[in-house]
Amino acid sequence: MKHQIDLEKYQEDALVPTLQDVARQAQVSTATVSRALSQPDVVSKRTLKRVQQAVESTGYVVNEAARSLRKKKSGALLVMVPAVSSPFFSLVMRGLEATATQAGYSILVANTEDDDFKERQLFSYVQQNRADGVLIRGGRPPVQKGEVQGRIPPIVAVNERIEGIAVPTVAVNGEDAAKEVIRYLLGLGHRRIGHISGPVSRASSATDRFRGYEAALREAGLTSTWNHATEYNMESGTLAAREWISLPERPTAVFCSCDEVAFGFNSALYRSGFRVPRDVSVVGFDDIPLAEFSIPSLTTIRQPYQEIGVRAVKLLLEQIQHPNEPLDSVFLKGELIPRESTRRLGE
Amino acid sequence: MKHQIDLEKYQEDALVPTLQDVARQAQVSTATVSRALSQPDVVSKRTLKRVQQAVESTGYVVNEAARSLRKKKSGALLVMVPAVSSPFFSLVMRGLEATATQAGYSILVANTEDDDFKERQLFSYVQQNRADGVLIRGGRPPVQKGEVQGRIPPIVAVNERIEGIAVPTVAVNGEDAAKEVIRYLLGLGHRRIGHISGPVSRASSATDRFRGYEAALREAGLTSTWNHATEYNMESGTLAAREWISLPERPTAVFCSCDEVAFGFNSALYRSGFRVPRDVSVVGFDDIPLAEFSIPSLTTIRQPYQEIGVRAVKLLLEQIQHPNEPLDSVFLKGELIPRESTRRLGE
DNA sequence: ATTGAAAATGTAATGGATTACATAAAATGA
DNA sequence: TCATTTTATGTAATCCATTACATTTTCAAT
Repeated sequence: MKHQIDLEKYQEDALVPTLQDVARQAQVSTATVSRALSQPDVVSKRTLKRVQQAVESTGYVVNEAARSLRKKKSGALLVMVPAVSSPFFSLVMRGLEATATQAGYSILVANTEDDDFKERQLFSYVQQNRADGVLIRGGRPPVQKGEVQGRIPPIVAVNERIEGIAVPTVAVNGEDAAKEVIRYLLGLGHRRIGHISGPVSRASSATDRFRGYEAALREAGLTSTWNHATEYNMESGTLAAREWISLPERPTAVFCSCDEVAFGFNSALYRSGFRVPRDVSVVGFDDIPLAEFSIPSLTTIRQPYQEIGVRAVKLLLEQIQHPNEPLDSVFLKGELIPRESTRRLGE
Repeated sequence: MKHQIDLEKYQEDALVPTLQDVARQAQVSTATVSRALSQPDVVSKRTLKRVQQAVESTGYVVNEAARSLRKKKSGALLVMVPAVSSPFFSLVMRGLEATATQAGYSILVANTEDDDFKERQLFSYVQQNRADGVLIRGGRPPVQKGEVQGRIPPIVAVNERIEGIAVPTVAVNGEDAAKEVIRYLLGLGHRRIGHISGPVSRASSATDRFRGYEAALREAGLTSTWNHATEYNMESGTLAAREWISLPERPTAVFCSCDEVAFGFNSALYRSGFRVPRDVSVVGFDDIPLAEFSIPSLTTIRQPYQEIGVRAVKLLLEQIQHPNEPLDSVFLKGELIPRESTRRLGE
């Protein structure tokens, strides 16, 4: 019934009620209506009630475009990711979305496709007053190169640090986590430990993990047996597997830069007749939900993705509210989750 | 250097250049500037050049809020998903994002958390002039119940049909795909075929797949051996596995409602000493990237996720441009990808 | 050179909410 | 009761781009 009416309205290009309409209905000024809605406490109870009734009866909802224009705030945050379909990042998104929504902000998503040009373009979202701040994953924001025209928007880097410019970051401490992995493998008796690293030249996370790997080995008086640098995906894992197979002295344990690489690695080994952890212990990074359900289940570092999202948004909102106070980065702790893909050497 | 300047500007709350500034600089009216930017062909080459130079020198970018207000178009599309972190949907997102961006639209993301209330709230995005249309996954939009106040926005349903209201849908034909799966299993000699279905009561995709499963069996003169209804996630797969194990006459093949369920199922079986496909053939649905790299690799239905995203956005944009012309739904074909998790019975 | 049509540009209203400032009403105090 | 705050409300400017309508310029045709 109601639905019917709405549909008709829609078809005749319904005149959406505005503040004016509410004001007329409630017999007060638009200023009063505006205040009644945004600061109810400065309005008398009597008029407040009148306004609320008028809002109700007109079906008024604020026009965000008008509000944005006037307040010079869009009420939106831009999320820039190389690939929205990354399993790990999509988990972080939940935290981002939930926190932003709770704070009354909406989330704009843009894929950078790892493309400098797009990244530059996307920053214009803020200049265009489409977004009040940017959450960026990936280490090459245009500001780094002084290429951004106009004002520099509030930014928070997620997962990856951004070098060369003071942008607060929210990420797991990858170096510490990597060390933990290596110490764990050492504790299992492994001495020849290899590492399939991520895109070290581009991603700080990959660098950090690599650094932690080397440092922990050094601590134990060892050095890297084998390192293979790749991308964060499964194909990379299979390529690395081929290389591992061809090694004269194969590492007995391999620390992968992320779970997907580990899956690709395991999968390729499996197809060549090798078994994990019988022939090699494998550790991932991220703990995406599948890690627990893969065969074998994957020993990995659990990243608190929800919290990463939450903290990143909070940091960004703080920055938006107080543009000139520099904020500290947040580095969270990753947790080692031992599962089936690793075993004590020789057992 | 430039960076320095920008920073200063920012700190003194830089006055962002407006159309007026460009007009002044180019010594033309704001109308001319506006036209030069949006319809370059109605402006003389001479003034066009002047305007372009002025834009360049002032660093002008359009204020989307002002534009939205005036045009009554936000230039954004809202994506409503139960869970942004769903591996499959995040793949669809790529197509959505790319197509929208190309058409000059941005993407707003909102999690519905499978929550009616939130869904209702989120529709207000359109009323608020934050979004021009909605891409929704999940079958219970408020319009269905006549609960939406105000105008009904352009909607396209993605992956799930919406019953009871004429909303164009973009999805794979789940019934056909399910039939293909069953025929394939029959062709491998299986006769006792079970199905782990999705949330049949809520998701049309689950219903369709279930229907196709039953229909194909009926075609072959068989009936369902075992059906277990669950959610689209891995935990559900493990629960189903327990049940499968306890069956007196276990199906020799199980068609899972999605890849994640299949992974959960396989994983639980593995831990109980069963082997896939030795003890049971397993088929998934979706073909998320991991399906190829799991152990065993998963026979599944490949959904053209990229295309789903592309088509959905195109359909939505058409709807936005021609609000009164009803559009047909698009049903794409899923493709069976045979892999290691299925085998000929008795081989 | 003159007229009419076409092309280019300008003027000013418009979209809808917010807010500085002004005024009115109510509350407080002497 | 009158003066003085305090509280509540109103007036009107403002945010910035778009566009209907008006005006001017250009050009072709006679």
